[in-house]
Amino acid sequence: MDIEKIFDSFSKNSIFTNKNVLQESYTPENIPHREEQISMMAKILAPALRSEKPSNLFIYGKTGTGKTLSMQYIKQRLIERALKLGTKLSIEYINCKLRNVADTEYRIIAELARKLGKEVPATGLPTQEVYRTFVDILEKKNVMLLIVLDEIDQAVKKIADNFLYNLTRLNSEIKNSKIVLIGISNDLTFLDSIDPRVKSSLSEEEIVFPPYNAEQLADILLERSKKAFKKGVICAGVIEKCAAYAAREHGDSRRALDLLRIAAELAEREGKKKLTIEYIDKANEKMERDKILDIIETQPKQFKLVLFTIIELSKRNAKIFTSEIYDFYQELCKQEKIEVLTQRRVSDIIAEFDMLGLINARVISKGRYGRTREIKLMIPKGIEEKARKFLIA
DNA sequence: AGGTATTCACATGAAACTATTCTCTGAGTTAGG
DNA sequence: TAACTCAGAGAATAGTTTCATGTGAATACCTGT
Repeated sequence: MDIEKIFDSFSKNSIFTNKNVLQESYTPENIPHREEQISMMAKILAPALRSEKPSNLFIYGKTGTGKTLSMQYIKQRLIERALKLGTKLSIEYINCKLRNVADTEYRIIAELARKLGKEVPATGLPTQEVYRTFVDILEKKNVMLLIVLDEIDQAVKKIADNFLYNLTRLNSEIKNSKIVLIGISNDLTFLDSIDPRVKSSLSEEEIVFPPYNAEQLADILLERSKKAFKKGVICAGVIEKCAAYAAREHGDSRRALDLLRIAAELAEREGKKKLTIEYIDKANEKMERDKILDIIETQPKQFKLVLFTIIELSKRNAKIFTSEIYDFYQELCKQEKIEVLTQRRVSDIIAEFDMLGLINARVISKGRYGRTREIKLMIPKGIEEKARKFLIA
């Protein structure tokens, strides 16, 4: 076994020329089928280049419809132009979903302050204090600040919407700088659920990103694959199949790209020189499997216990109820000498599994015999055993 | 038979609590002048 | 006297518990035939 040989044959056989092109982090220089949205954004934000405050902007569309990518693209271009013109413009991108980074009011403001060059401790200070430092910086900097809040719905769900209100109100407290909010959300109903006052100020302008259809996805894939693969690697129909798969899942381009990349990785690992259609199916399965196992593996201990319970009980019955789970779970805890959580909490845990798609739960009424959740396990049979092992470990 | 009132067994919501991590402040301590 | 140490107060946060309220439909209970 000669390591060098492995490396040699690896670089010789590679079917990729540049795999990064298929990765999520890659920013292509043109974004197909989003011309309309991008020029809209440009029109709305252009006043910033003349130091006039643009309207706040709200962008929404499902996952993988190019929202974030388009935003990054515009950001890039705006900054380039601002540099040329000598306008003081700063665009900060914040992903509100990142746990332990920007998922609370305190952390978002702290993160902003940090990006503007002022370290803020992660904890210990009153939130108001952090607001003050943030405002101070802005007063000193005299800058037009565009704040991009990605996955803003997540933040509001967790924090309550007066946070957005605070943010929009900051403008009246600051003399030297201007703040523009750009919210990105993939929950289409998000706007309906927030305070009307906030709503009207946040969404002065709105842009919708519709899902891609299969044709458009194919275009995207084709364009990227030209750069990602060696010539002639891709067999006929591969791109189309990828696009079709992803289009079925509400036109998610990220998924389409992942699918293509993983399929190619599988083919490469098997020493193939061509990417044939079968690999798409394999990749699809693999992604599904990996996703589930990954979720399971990273669950906290109590969650694992509950999930284990569900798997065990599902062997007997296809459909199970909350009470059964709680009984079994209690026993399990006693056996393992682990503290027992309340039913209330377990109920929430079950709801979270539902969100993650590991189970399918719906509330039913059994009439005189109360109301409960009817729960079905959604983990494919094939990996059930594997999942169990993760849980026990 | 048909209609309505009950009732169950949880769901769902809100608030309060706990433990942990971290800052800030000021009192007490130390070492050097 | 300036620098240092260290305990205590106060915050933010995640993960819970406690308390309170909500709820869909199978049954129990009427009511009048």
